[in-house]
Formats: sequence, C-alpha cells, structure tokens
Amino acid sequence: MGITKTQIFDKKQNELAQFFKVLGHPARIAILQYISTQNSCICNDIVEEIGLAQATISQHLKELKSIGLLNGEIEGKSMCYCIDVDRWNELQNMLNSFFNTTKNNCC
Amino acid sequence: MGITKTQIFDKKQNELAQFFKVLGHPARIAILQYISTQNSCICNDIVEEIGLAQATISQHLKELKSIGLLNGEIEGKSMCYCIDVDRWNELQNMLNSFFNTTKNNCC
DNA sequence: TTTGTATATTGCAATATTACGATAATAAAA
DNA sequence: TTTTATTATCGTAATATTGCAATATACAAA
Repeated sequence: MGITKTQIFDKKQNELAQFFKVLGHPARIAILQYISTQNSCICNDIVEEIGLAQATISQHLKELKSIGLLNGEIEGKSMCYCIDVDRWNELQNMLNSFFNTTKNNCC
Repeated sequence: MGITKTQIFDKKQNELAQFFKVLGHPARIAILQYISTQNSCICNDIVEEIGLAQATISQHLKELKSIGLLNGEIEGKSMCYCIDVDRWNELQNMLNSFFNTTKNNCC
C-alpha cells in the first residue's frame, strides 16, 4: 500500500531505518560531503554546487535537519548549514552498533 | 518528478546512497537482526517472525540480496538465507569511511 | 501422477518521494 | 521605503515504494 507498517517494528528499528533512509539519497550524501569541505556552508553555495533547483535542495536540507545531522544558523541574509558533530558521532556509533551486533552468520 | 537525478552524482555517491536506502526500511532491519539470531535462516520462519505477507518479505529479501548482504541457498524445499559476512564487513567499512571523511565541521 | 509445501513473481492499489516553478517571508542594501 | 538577494513553503506532476492477493514455479512426498 505504499505505507510502511511501522507499528509492527520496535522504536529502535524504526529509528535506525529512518536514519538510513535519510542518508539513502545521493543528493543528501553530496550535500554532506560538500559541507564538510567548506568553511562557509552557505545554502546558496550548496544549490550551485549540487545542481538541483533551490526548492529541491531546501527539501533535502530539511530532511537532514530532521535527523539532527545539520544545524542551520542565520548569517546575515543567508543560512549557514553545518554538520552537528556530536550527532554525527552518535549516529556513527548507532550504526556501528547495529553492524557489530548483527553480523553473526549461520551457514 | 519522483525520479532521482543519479546522473549528476558520481558512482560512489550513488552506490553509498543505494546501500543506505536498502537499509532504510524497518522490515529489512528486522530481517537482518532476526537472521543473525538464528541458526537456520529459513525463509518461512522470517515470514512468521516479521508479520508481513510472504510476498512482501520475498521482495525485501530481494532488495537485501541486490546489495550483496544476503546469500540464499536451497535447503531441501526451503531457502536458507544468510548474511554474507565479507560483504557485511565491506559495507561497514565503506560506511565508516564516509562518516570519517565527512565529519569535518565549519561553524 | 497427484498433492502439499515453500518461495518467487505478477499485477494492482495506496501512499511516499523527488523535483521544480511560483510565491511567500525575511533581511540587508540602496 | 523600495529593491534586491536568499531561503522556505506550497502546489503539482511524475515516478518510486510498500504491501498484498493471486498465481507461477519448484520440488519433495504420497
């Protein structure tokens, strides 16, 4: 039906999946990589770098913000987007924890 | 337009995003976790454990296979699905490499 | 061969996602 | 104040995803 049955999974599973899902788009990967190479992080620079419409980039930024990976600060008439390093490390740990506790094989 | 503009991103970015995307569904997280706790990995057991229709589980298994995370072997009249540990580690490394090279902050 | 069991595939309906133009909102500059 | 620049939001179209019933396939057992 196009709707994910989140209710049959536990909170951790849904959270982890949501996190993976947000990272599951090349534009969002590219945005994060670009921000990490810049000193300024100005939104408009991102739009020009990535090559998608401004409205589209704005939506992708919103999704990255939704999992706490980006912070946006007003800087004059622009927005300065930065990676939240604490959250970044937290998510990396969550993810490694998933990989480390799940890798057991059976055959 | 609902269609991702993969052509404006490089191969690595698309690959990484695709990998994240496949993990971005709670059913697929749950399937991987369940398999890792079992000695048998029989497909039908997965269907009963997760609580989605057999056709739906079959599709999720197909996606997990598409990124090499699962191997399926015929075992009598059943299928035995197992995590491919080498691929599993490879993906964990790719992912950590992304996290480690992108975490730089600017503000 | 027929029956039963297990899994994959097909077809479809409902919903989600992606993308963008248009427009609104905000704030600096003229 | 008016203009300009920057970003967010709305509305909409196209496509993708999720989920399931029905069916197909494969194979073992009777």
